[in-house]
Amino acid sequence: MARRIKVLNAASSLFTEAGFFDVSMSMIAKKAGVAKGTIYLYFSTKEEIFLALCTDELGIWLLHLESQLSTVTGVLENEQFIAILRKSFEGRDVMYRLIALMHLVLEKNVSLQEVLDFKRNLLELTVKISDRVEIVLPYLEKGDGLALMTTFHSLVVGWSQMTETSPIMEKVLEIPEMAPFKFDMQDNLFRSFRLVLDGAKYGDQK
Amino acid sequence: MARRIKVLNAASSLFTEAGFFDVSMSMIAKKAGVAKGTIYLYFSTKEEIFLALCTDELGIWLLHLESQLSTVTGVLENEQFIAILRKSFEGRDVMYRLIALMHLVLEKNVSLQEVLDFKRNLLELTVKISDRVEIVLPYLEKGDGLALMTTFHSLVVGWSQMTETSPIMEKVLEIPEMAPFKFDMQDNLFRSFRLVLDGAKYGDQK
Amino acid sequence: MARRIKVLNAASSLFTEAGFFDVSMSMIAKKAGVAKGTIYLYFSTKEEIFLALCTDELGIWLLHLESQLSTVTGVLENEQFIAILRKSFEGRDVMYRLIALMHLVLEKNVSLQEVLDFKRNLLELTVKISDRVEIVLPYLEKGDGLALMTTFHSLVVGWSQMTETSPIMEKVLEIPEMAPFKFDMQDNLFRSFRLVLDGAKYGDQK
Amino acid sequence: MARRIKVLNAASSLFTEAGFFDVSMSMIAKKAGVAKGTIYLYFSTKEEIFLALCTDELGIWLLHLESQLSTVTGVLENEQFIAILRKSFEGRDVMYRLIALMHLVLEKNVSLQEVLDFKRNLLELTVKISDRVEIVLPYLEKGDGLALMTTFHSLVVGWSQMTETSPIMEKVLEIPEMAPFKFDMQDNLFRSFRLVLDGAKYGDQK
DNA sequence: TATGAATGAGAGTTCATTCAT
DNA sequence: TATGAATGAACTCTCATTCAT
Repeated sequence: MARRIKVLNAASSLFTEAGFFDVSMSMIAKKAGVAKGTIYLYFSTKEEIFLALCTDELGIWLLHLESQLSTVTGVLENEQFIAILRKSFEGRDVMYRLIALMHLVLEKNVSLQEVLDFKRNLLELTVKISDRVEIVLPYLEKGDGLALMTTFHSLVVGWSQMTETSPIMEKVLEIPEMAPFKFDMQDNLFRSFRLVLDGAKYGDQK
Repeated sequence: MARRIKVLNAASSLFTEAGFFDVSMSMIAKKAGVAKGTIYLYFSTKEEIFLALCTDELGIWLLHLESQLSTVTGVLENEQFIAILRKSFEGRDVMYRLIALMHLVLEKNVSLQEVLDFKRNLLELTVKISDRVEIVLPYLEKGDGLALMTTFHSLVVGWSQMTETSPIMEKVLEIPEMAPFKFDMQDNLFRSFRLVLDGAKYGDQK
Repeated sequence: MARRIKVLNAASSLFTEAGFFDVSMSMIAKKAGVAKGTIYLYFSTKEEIFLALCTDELGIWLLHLESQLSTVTGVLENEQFIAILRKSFEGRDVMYRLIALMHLVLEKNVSLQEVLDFKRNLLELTVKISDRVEIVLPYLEKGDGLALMTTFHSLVVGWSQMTETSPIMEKVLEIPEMAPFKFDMQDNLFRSFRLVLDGAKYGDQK
Repeated sequence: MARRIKVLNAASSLFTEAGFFDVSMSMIAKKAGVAKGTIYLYFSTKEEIFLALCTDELGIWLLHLESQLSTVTGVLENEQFIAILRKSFEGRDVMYRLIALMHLVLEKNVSLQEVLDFKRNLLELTVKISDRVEIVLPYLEKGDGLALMTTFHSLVVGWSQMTETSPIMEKVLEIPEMAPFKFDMQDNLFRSFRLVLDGAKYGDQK
């Protein structure tokens, strides 16, 4: 397997398990089975590895979602739309974790060019999806699609952070008293999506 | 001014400007105008400082919100409820930034006891608010209040991350092409709140 | 109890348990039940506390030994002399530990005057004893008494170091293979004393 | 020269001059002409450096001594044995200083495994020597060789501590009154050895 | 006399990144 | 292309000592 891929795979599993700041280049190199210096042939900083992973994961997800929406003829009920969304999220645990960290990483030790490339790519994909969304959800007006997708994005960020677990949090959540903090990512995320969609459809907001 | 307060104030402005991981104890000491060792008389880790700030900021906000809701007689329209929320958020920029980092910090270098105390405090305040919310928004069923508050929390986390700025991001956002990423925290947050509320009120979800 | 004594007692037990470098002024203050600053009213450095303890412990021991030797009429067999020595060492565990550390401490952060006072005191006591020793051990020539006492001193230093235990060493010594390193302080010390005395008495050294 | 050797040489001269506790990793790095981080590529703690030095110095000495004893045919007078010992000690000033500190260092911040390896190595060498000693000194009974070597060891520890000098001690010893404390390491050490040997040979101890 | 909050230099250690091989 | 030894700045945290009260 190409070394670049090895590095990305190693980084992916480490970031997912241990976050961004607690993963060192040494760990990535070791897990990838390459030398530390080798990583720098493909990526110039740790942040760049992270962004590459985000680009991959988000790209794959958005492409998948778009392809699903593209097969739709006619319009969708909110329920149906959510079902498609839910399907597209299946098995995307890595993406959740990366998104939870993404905004923090984007602000440190990245060049303007890198951020720009990353954002441009993301924007392009999102716009495409948003256009499809505006078609299948007819109650949306022009431009509402992008706002909706962005709101969804913020919900993913929010819920993925709130449901991130660590050894210490797992212990805390075992205490009966803390049960109200035991959130299930998927349940909450899609319930929120649904509320937002219903709000957009039936709400009296101008 | 008491040293402890000086330290908290310094930490507050530094965390707000530069995040958690890029702020060092030395920086806090310098900004607070105290010796590095002095900080350790009051807080045993950087995380402890952060949690103390969160406890303060969230406490003040939730108490304020509750006191506002307590004056309500009868029930509220969603619009009115949002107005109260919006008011309670005014001038709470520090809280936004802290919340955006909170879940990441909670997972590193904190003792179970610290997390527990923090969460217990937060839970207590949240439950009180949720009860009031269920009263003033009559379409909510028993238990929906807490779920709603948690959804709001995840929106705050998500939007505060997405709108966090840094020198590099500010430059990126100056580029016309990037305009769609220029989110205003307040606008988006309250629009999302409103959608969720309207979804809860009018939605056909069971 | 006078504060000075409280401090010395606390320091004595801490140094005995944990050595010199791992004991902090805070620990001494806490154990003594006084404020940190109070210690500095009586001793100007940590080393001074240590030296005061050494002076006390060595003084008491040497005085006791001398008083025992003073009661002797006539001369002693080596066996008898050792018996008196052994008796004088009983219950002097604190002295062992302090002696093991003494020479290291004497070289750091002590003023010339302090060392001088300490040594002068020690010399005076040792000379007195040595004189008695030369009387009760008739095979000693003039001056051999002091040389003998000094040799004894070096044996006490050596054996007390070699038999000092710590949590890690205790674990090591539990391993059967390490049995040859399981020295008993008293046994070895007095066997060495005896060899030296017999060597001095019967040896063919000029 | 290999970095590891550079570090060991630097550490050796610093420990010899200034003891263990007053030598910092920064000092070692500076003296060795390498970066601080480089040291950690070869040694994971300061204690590990120290133990590596001890292992080297003691190993070389004991091997040398053993090789000398191995050339002996027949038995030795105490005088002859001491002469061989004296020769083996020549130029081993570093070893003296390290031994003086060894037991203190062995008790802090070392893993069980490290201590074990160190002791095992030392034991093996000592046992070999002890066997030879029992051959060349015919008045020794089975097992006395090891006891003798251990007594020698304690004398080395004791005398090396008592003759350790520091700037302050050198000043003290210049004062005429302090002349009785002006010990010469070699003189005293070998006189003590001789007394012990003579005691073992001629003594009436059972 | 007694306090203990405050100090600040310096400790050991880590790790992203470089570069000679 | 691949390596990994080397770097050194930066980190968190400690503690003997001071001094205003």
